[in-house]
Amino acid sequence: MPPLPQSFFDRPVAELARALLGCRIRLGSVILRITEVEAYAGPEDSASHARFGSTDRNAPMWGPPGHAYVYLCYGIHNMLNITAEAPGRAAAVLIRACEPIAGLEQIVRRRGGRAGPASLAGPGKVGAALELDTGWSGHPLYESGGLSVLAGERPVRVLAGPRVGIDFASPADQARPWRFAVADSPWVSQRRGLELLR
DNA sequence: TCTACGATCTTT
DNA sequence: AAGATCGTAGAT
Repeated sequence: MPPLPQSFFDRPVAELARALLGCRIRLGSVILRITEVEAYAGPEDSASHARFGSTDRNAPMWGPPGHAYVYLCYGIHNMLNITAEAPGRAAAVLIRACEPIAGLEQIVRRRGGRAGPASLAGPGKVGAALELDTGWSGHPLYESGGLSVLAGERPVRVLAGPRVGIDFASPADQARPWRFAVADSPWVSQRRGLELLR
């Protein structure tokens, strides 16, 4: 199955976030189904890494859509984002949780022998399952080979709610319902604050 | 250079 | 409830 075309990623970031639910991430023999995401916009979004403008770290957010933006969080966790919108407009979708489709043995090995929903619910765990590091930042996801994003089954029902871990942002941006998850999936990091999207 | 602090996870 | 752990951003 070929990766999704770059045009798939060229749309408003919250819209792309929802569209990514159900899609697949492939790296080598590991395939994951995306079950939970968060949208982060440009400088106008006080929760976004883009809030201080363009830097070496967040440069992929300003680049073309459909590229990886990987950064290290708390000195430990490699977080995977997918860039959205046209070049010049900073935006990215954080992948917060996935369901394993293939390569479960490798995932379990990387996570120290553990399996089950908890092993892929949480953005740091997604990075660990794929063995990502910041060297992947900027990588195009619409080309075969390496890290890529494939089409998948769209979820029937979607949950939405405020983003997690952004206490530093303005109240309005904290309230923005830009976190989305596949309803009825056990592969979600936190159900708290999520409500069914109409 | 120097300092403060994370879009987290695990353990207590 | 708190520690791990280190790159990045902003200040000096």
